[in-house]
Amino acid sequence: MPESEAAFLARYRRADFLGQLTTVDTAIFGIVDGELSVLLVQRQDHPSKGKLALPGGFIDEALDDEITQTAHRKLLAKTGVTSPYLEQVETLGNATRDPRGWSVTVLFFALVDHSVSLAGPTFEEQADKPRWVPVIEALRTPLAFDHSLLLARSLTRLRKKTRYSALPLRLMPPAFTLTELQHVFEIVLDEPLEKKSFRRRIEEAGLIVETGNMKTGKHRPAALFRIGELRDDFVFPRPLDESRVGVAHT
Amino acid sequence: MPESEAAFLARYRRADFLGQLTTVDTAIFGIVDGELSVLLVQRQDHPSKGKLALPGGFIDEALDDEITQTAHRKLLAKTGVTSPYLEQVETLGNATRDPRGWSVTVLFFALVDHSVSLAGPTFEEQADKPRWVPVIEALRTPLAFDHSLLLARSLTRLRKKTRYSALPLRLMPPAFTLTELQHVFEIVLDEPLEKKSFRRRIEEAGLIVETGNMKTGKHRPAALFRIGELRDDFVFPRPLDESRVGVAHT
DNA sequence: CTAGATAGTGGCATTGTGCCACTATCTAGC
DNA sequence: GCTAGATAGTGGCACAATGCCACTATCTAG
Repeated sequence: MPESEAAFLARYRRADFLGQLTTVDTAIFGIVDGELSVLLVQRQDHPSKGKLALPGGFIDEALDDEITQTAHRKLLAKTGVTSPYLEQVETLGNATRDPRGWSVTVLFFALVDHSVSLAGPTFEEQADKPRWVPVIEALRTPLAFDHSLLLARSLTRLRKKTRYSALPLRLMPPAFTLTELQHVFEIVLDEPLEKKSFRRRIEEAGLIVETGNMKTGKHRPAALFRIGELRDDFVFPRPLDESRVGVAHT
Repeated sequence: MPESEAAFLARYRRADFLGQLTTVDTAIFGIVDGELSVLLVQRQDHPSKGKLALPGGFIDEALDDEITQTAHRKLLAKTGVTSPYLEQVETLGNATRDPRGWSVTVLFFALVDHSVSLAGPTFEEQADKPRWVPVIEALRTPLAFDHSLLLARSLTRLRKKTRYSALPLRLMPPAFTLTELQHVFEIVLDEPLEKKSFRRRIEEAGLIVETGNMKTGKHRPAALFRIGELRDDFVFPRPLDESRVGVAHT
């Protein structure tokens, strides 16, 4: 008589089966002083002790019901941000990325409004105090493990989606002008955009709402907007033109 | 004096750290008798014994250098296809998806030319003989674990990419007509496409090459094409129109 | 030779972005 | 008050790729 599933599970001893080391790492992006920046921590322990790394860590089965929760938990601990935009990028697993052996990491990226991050009450107590590093700089710094690759992949994803979605909205503070929003898109893409096209596109999409207030300063006041109803799966009907810089196409 | 990384690794005992059960599952799509179908296996062991499942399994650290290799290995064993199109979809991890405990699965999908699959020499010997199941049917069948969800996610990804890329080309046999190719796109999207627009789009993209041969039959002969140089990151300049069927947009 | 069927094309409409000049409205400084 | 300078915001046409649909082309069957 074949064994039932219940009987199978009763005699199943999990410790008999060694799984891979599985971590969650997150590239947290924000705009700091007009630069696209990423939050990095300095590793306090071996391996890669002392090197800068993307914040991350092991799944805690007691705390995390779901893998995205691991990312949220780590992110809250580092930044104090409770509900950022969080997106899974990809999973890398191989024999060489961690000297301790075959390991798997699930990579996420997060977009936060930098101005409200780092506000977590427990933040100052942390040993591996996170710092914002401009991505240009982070990309040429050798990071811990394969985190340089993870960062590059996250950035690629962010840039690609910025061409056809409104993702960078998640980097904005509660109120902003269209010019400021355009600047953020330009910072992310690292390329200038055309004003009229940009404004038309954003406004016709109905993603943002006028607050009624104006931002005043030395020049003509600008209308302030806030984010309206944002669907994660919103896409523009057409992507922004590829800039053909350095792209061969026979 | 602080410990060196070498010393740390020397005393590091991997078995002291239990990782999550990490599996790789693949939704293998092909066109069978004019229907989009997925290759499923019947589970031979607990848990979910007897249920249909996506082919997959544990990473074998001795065989797999890299996680994609696990997917390739499993796929080869089931179909005999050595170099299919294989794409990572996402990673799901939670406490409930496997009754044995917290588990993680890395989901891939593959596209194969059905006509050359199932040709593997070792295929007939396998106990969990794979079968092609039309996706419509597979979607309403309760699959093992959370594989119904995995299948749905894979299908969503395939359909979305079909709107702006030429992915379904990977489902085609070595030679095919434009009409046949259009049919495959229509089967994937489950919606009719306009002939002229489709042909113009495909031909101007330069993705396929005329073989010089014609497919003859009862009617006017049709030019036969083969796949040319296919870049995985090719995208059309604009996506196909969303069909607004059932889509509310205020 | 014709009907029927599928292959393949011509050509205009539609839509959203690119482009760029132009107008609008503020402050600072005289 | 007036003007220069700067940034905000718009008008309007060009352009490119897809949507649409009618039309032509070429085969087989009988």
